[in-house]
Amino acid sequence: VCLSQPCICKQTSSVCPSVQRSESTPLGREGPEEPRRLGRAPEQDKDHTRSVSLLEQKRKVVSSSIDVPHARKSEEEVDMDKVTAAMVLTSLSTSPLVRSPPVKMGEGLNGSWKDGGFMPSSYSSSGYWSWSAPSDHSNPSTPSPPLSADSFKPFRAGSLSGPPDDALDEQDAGSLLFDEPIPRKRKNSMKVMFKCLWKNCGKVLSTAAGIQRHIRTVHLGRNCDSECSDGEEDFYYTEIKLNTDSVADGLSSLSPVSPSVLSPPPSFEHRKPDTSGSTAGSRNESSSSTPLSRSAPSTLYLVHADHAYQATAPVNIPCTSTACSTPSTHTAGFTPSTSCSISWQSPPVTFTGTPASPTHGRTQGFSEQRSQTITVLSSPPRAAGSLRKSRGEGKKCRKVYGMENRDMWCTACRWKKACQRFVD
DNA sequence: ATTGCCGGGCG
DNA sequence: CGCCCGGCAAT
Repeated sequence: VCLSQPCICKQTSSVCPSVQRSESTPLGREGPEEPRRLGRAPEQDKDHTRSVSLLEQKRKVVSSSIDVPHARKSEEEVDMDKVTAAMVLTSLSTSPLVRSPPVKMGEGLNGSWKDGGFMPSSYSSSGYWSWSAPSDHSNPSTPSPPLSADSFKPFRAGSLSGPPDDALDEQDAGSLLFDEPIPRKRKNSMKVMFKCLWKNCGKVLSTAAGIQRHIRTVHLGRNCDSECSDGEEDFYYTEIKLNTDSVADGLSSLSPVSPSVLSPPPSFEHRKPDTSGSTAGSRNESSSSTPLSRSAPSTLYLVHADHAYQATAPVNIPCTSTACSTPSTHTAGFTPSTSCSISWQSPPVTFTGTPASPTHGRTQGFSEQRSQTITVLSSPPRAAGSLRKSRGEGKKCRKVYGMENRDMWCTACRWKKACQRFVD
């Protein structure tokens, strides 16, 4: 349902580019996707044709991590000031995000992530994700699967580029922009919804206007209509996509990437489906960065540990419930439960770790610092080392990578020892 | 039939 | 030790 403010759309679109340009970062092949901001803006369709090339080009060159918050405001009253301010803020908060990963990597292992330098990209491109071969992909019970590709995409896309709208990627984006086989399928079977991020409210509405109103009245306690809002609602809801099919399809591509990228996918959990850059995006800076930054390092660890035959489990914070506790996450205190609540909808692609298993329990494996203490007593040290250890349930290297990619397994697995990468 | 991995063996 | 693998147990 498109809202009516053509003017806004226009305005934003014109503005964004400029911003992006300024912030350009060479991210070669990145962003398979558009950061689709709002679900609307059909009118753009038209000029796309002609502007496509331009955009495309721009996109490629400009990595822009900036997500310009299009003021979703529903009134034509948008103040340029506000918009500008928002953009500035956004860019400020966001940029570090994008930037940091590379840095980290650099110190850890240089060569490996070479190209792109941008984490996310490496990931996807590496195709590591193969969610295990063709065999099964989404086990409903498992937390992992569902939307891999899609959910994933939006996430990083959001941080990469800003303004383009759906219309854009509609057909070409994917294939055109990147050579990688990655995301290919998309759209279609996808439904955009708007989810309220307010603390304990998980309201999901199908229209932006609706959600805004909901937030405005229910949470912000404002009664007036959209006119008097200052757009703050935008920060409390996020756009989510529910897609029906598409599962880890793109991911399964698993092109044998050479050893360089060997570190599998440490944890990946993105709970954040949000696509909208501005909304959650900006303030998410902290939260979103978390996954990124975290993953990077963990990867490194993996590499090392791997060798040592004892890899520390990839830091995976099961979003299930714990994850939320990520310290950094709550920013101004209004951090809606982005992570958790949404997680299920947008399958937190917990590939690697998969450890996020619903069966909790494995949780403690690594996250001592969390608050888990409680549950502990019940099952402490299994009786003296007698039983065979019951057999971990999660997928281990073998299953994940398959026999054919044995070299990607953790050493322990290769030696037929207890897997250390995917510890239960 | 598969998988995870203990127990052992070999260099 | 690092590396493999027979073989058992849990799936």
